[in-house]
Amino acid sequence: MPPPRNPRSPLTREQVVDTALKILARVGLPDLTMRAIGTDLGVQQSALYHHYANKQALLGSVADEILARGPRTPSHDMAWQERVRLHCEDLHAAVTGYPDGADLVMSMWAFGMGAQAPFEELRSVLTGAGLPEDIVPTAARTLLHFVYGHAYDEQSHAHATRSGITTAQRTPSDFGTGLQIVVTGIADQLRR
Amino acid sequence: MPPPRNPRSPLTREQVVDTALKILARVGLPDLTMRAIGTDLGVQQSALYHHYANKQALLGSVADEILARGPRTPSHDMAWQERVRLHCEDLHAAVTGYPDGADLVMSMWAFGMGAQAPFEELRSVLTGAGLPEDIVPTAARTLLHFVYGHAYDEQSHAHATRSGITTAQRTPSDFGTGLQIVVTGIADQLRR
DNA sequence: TTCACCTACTGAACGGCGTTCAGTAGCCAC
DNA sequence: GTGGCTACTGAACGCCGTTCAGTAGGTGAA
Repeated sequence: MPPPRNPRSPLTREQVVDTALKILARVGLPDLTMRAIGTDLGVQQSALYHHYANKQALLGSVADEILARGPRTPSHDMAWQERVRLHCEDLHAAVTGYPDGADLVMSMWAFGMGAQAPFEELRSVLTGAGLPEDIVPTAARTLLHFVYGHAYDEQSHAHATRSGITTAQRTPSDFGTGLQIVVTGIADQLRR
Repeated sequence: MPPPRNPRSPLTREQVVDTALKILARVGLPDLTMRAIGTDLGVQQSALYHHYANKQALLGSVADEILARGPRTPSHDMAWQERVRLHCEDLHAAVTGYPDGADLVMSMWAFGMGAQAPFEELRSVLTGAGLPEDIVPTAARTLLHFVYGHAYDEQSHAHATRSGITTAQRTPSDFGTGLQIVVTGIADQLRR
């Protein structure tokens, strides 16, 4: 159904990203195609290439938007461990809020096409905690690998059960325990 | 170039996986297509579907083979921390030994279509270390998320620089530091 | 008023992908 | 011999991201 798009005003990047997010929420990443986005916007797929160089660039913006819409718990006046934990929980909530969100955000971050914000924030918190500068980036990345890996696992598991593949059961509050392990490991680096 | 395949003896799964690994090493995951595998074997692509239900199942076997061919350092008579470290270093070496190896192995593991061995091994080591049973799977997964995430990052970074995208520089021995963080965090769980 | 120009978009194609399927060649058991 | 099974062929199907010549509509200078 081509929606009531006003042809007098041109398409914007915001509209494209908005629509892409809606489709992602509805059908998941494999079916988030350029044709689907175009159709939903009442536009030819080729029109999208006037706003984005390619699909990867578009997905980079989508990843950024997923992160921007995530919850942002204020974390002033807290121990750094608590601030890190809150950041990671927010991030986890943000990427699991959309189907295949972890896959999308992780790959865009790794490829350097967006989703840089969580890394910068964690870096800042860890630096403020007094962690030696040479291991701050490593610690931040380790946290992100855990958060993304865990979320990716969860969402793949959901996919797999949906398509009939049975895998091991997961304990529900697994995330907090794993996060605790990584945070403790970082704290130990602080004590030497 | 259709190679000297003997048509008198039928294709085996081993030959298919072998060829897939060779192609993966040469051109990477995006160009590891069913057509490429068939051509390299001197066979139609459709013939592969007599040995594997679909591409995903084939890639599951490829992931298993990548892990099986990885180095297997013996780890008797060692502290559990050292055994874990060795296991993770071997795993890291195995998946970074092929282009996009981390991507492939991680997704096959998450989807439950192969690559289960490293999890089982880590689970066994951690159980032997006396870690409470209810956090053993979580700890093992956290280790794997770190190893795969780190390797995936490295390899994506290689891709990105190859295609002209500039991202931040990485310190070389980053892996050991991150691994130390996670292992320390697990050790702390043991002390409570 | 005319006309050139630019932006945003159309519509059709291109090559490549995973997958399916009817047909067939070779072999083995009876 | 002949029926049936296994392994494979060859051709298609539908879908994907991407490209590109063409065009409608607005704007600004002459």
